Amino acid sequence: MSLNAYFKKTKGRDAVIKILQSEDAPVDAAHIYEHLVKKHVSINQATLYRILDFFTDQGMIDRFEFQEGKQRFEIVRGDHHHLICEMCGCIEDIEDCNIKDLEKDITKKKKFLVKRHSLEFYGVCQSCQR
Amino acid sequence: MSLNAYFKKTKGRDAVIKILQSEDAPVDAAHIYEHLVKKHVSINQATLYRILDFFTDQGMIDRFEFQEGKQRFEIVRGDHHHLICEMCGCIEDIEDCNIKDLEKDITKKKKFLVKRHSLEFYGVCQSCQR
DNA sequence: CTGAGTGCAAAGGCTTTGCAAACCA
DNA sequence: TGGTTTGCAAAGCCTTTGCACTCAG
Repeated sequence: MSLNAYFKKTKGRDAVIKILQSEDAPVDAAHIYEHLVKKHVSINQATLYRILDFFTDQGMIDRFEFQEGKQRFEIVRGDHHHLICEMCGCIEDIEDCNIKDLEKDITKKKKFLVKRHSLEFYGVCQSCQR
Repeated sequence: MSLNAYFKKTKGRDAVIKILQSEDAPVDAAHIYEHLVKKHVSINQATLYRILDFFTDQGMIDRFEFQEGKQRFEIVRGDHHHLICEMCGCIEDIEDCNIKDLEKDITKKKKFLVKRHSLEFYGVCQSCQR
């Protein structure tokens, strides 16, 4: 791997990135796999995980864990957070939370160098409230 | 189980709660298990998980997942968050973050009823910075 | 051509389950 | 006693690994 993050194009990688680009919330490996099958892109499960690792290392996708015992992946977007419904399990992105100030505070007070943060709100989504 | 959260006392439950009370950051099941062995409290691994489920349901302990592929448990404390070092994996509690306002905003704007939130900061702890 | 990427099959880590035995109130 | 809790062993789920084969560049 050269320094400028050059990498080989393969049908698997192409398809996975396209799927992730079409999603607007983090999805799990099984979800991606189903989409691959629908698109008639046959790749092995192990390969899928390797592709996901690869893009995560490249900084192209983010990896999350929402207390479900599995990982979720999302194309890297700006600073944003998630709303997770405890009734139906749906997950929604939410933008523009100002946590940066908090990070600065922490670095100052705790001498902990904050690289990134993860903020999730658990509750009940609009349709489950009815 | 009656309504007032009454429950039976057993040596396993006692020991698990005591261990969690002595910790100041979330620990995983294996960590608790080791402590049980040290204390010569022999309980089965399956039982440990059942005890942890039980106390979580009772609202006495919190369950977290910090992108490690496993759960962590902590005695319920007030609103607080976590600093997770990506170098050594150490986890520290941090108090007094004012996310409540954000929650109100979300409920208003998104019609999402926020029950709780989870906020973790990933970075480098003080000793790993040296 | 040649290293990077893949498929296959198997194992791995963590957690859960079924069922019978043991236990607390 | 009677329902709760436990132990044991096995399975479950998600993910990772080793190795040989294939492919992109």
